[in-house]
Amino acid sequence: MITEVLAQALADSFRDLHIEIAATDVQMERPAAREHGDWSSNVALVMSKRLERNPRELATELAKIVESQGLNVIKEIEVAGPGFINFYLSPQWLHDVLIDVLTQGEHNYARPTVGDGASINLEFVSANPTGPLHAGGGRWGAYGDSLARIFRRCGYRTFTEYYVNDRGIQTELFGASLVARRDGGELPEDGYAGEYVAEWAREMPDEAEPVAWGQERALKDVQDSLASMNVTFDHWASEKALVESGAMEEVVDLLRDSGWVDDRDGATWLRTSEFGDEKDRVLIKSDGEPTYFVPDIAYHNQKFDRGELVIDVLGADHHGYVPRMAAAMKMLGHPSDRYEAIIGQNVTLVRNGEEIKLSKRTGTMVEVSELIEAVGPDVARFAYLLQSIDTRQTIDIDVLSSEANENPVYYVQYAHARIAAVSREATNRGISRRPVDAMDVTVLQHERELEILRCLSTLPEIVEFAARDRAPHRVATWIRELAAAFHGFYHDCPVLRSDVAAEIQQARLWLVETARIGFAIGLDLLGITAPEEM
RNA sequence: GCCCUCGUAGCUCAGGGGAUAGAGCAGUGGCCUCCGGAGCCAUGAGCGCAGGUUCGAAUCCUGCCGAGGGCGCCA
Repeated sequence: MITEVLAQALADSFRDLHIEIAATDVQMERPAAREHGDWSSNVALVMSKRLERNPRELATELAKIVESQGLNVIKEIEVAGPGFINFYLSPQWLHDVLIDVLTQGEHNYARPTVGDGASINLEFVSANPTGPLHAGGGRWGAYGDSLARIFRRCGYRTFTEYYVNDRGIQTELFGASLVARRDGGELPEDGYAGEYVAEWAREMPDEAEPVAWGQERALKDVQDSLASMNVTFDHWASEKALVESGAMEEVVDLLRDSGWVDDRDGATWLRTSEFGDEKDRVLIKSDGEPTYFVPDIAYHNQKFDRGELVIDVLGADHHGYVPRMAAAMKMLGHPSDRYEAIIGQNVTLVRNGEEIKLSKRTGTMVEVSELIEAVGPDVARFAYLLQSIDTRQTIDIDVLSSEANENPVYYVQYAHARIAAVSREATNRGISRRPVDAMDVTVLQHERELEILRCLSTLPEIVEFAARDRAPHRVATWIRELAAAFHGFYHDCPVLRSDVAAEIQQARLWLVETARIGFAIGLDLLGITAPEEM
């Protein structure tokens, strides 16, 4: 990596000043403005205080020494602003990027090793099987699935799960609601009122056991919806199976052994407040029934068998639940850095310019399946993934549908389709790529050509940061930049036109191939298709 | 009242303590003589407010204002 070369050069020049500094402590950054060079270091600013030196003077001295080292990638060094050292490089470093991308290929380029085989258990969506998945739930699906792809690319062994709450009060209420709709009876208090309940009730066979049938019907619906947006799971964990296995009793015993369980007021409590929770939580109610918290603890405890790091993706409406679960995990002996909850902000659904409040009473909702039907999985996923999980998202199904053609995902996919079109046209014209080592990369000097390589050079760190920050939207943002770079290139730099010199044509064909690799990697991480034509 | 997240261009959003804060959409004006115009180029406008830390703050800290969410022996 070029940054390592430059950082080392700076570290070496410190040595000339009899100051020891590790190359890894020298920060290299891309200047925001192109006029400030290809790479820049703030090391003089950072060190000036410790050395009690004027930062500009220090920078000037360092620059002079680096210059005398005579690295041939460096075209020019300048000291700018308060003491930045700016490097202007020959395009050679970008030519190296091209070779890197081609030799490593789609499979190996931008495959950071930070995961190093560590395992992650990632749970997301886990909506109750009491109805179709609403469009808000789609956000967790897109996010979790993409995050899993990013983790895997970074070398984490990743296991994804959906926790199915297929027992308990909610499923019973749902079953009762189905019966009420079928028989024309009154809906139970807090029952499910959505239109789908009546629809499904008509489907329900007379001999079916309503609770089990309803729960299966809903789960099937959720699974189909997620599959239609290309979201799959390694494991659908059944709460019912968990409870029937005796896991609740086991985990309560474990907690009792840990000494954090109290019996008071006729109930059984877990002293979670001693681990940062606001208050203690009831495990077993005074009527003898366990709260929902118990199977949840048992489930989370078991997930540690399927991953060293257990991550939950939760909606903001569940964030208050995190401290108690974190407390329980600590009590069960799982170190606090092994359990992580990612809190995503909720989705606001809008239709006809009006916010749709999810309501059990009125039963209004926008279903994921409806969204996918209207705009397709790629538009939906890109819309979900373009935005940071920390910000509230508004999904306006009308806007998404009507503006589908201007959707940013097409901008990206169109670039990929153009690449495929170049290949097809090359075949038509009888033009083929000669071996990489027969190519003269140095003919790539056009700013549009270099911009593609500059963009590709950032992909490895983009992937790594996306994993570290649990932020798939970084990949989405990046791939738009690559698309912009490619469209610009495509506009200004003909590849197959007859007036293009043979060696330039060869180099551009290979450049197009690197862009294809970039799109393939990025789109795969987002779980979006890479079309050959549109 | 306490806790969590967020407040950036007319709208939807990016922005790992760095220099002149960027995209898309919407607006305006340009660009099809051979690879796909779902494209390219140009153009206007912005960090909620007030302090603090720092050589340097949209970014970190505090307070205020605003938005959403959470504070059950519900799930």
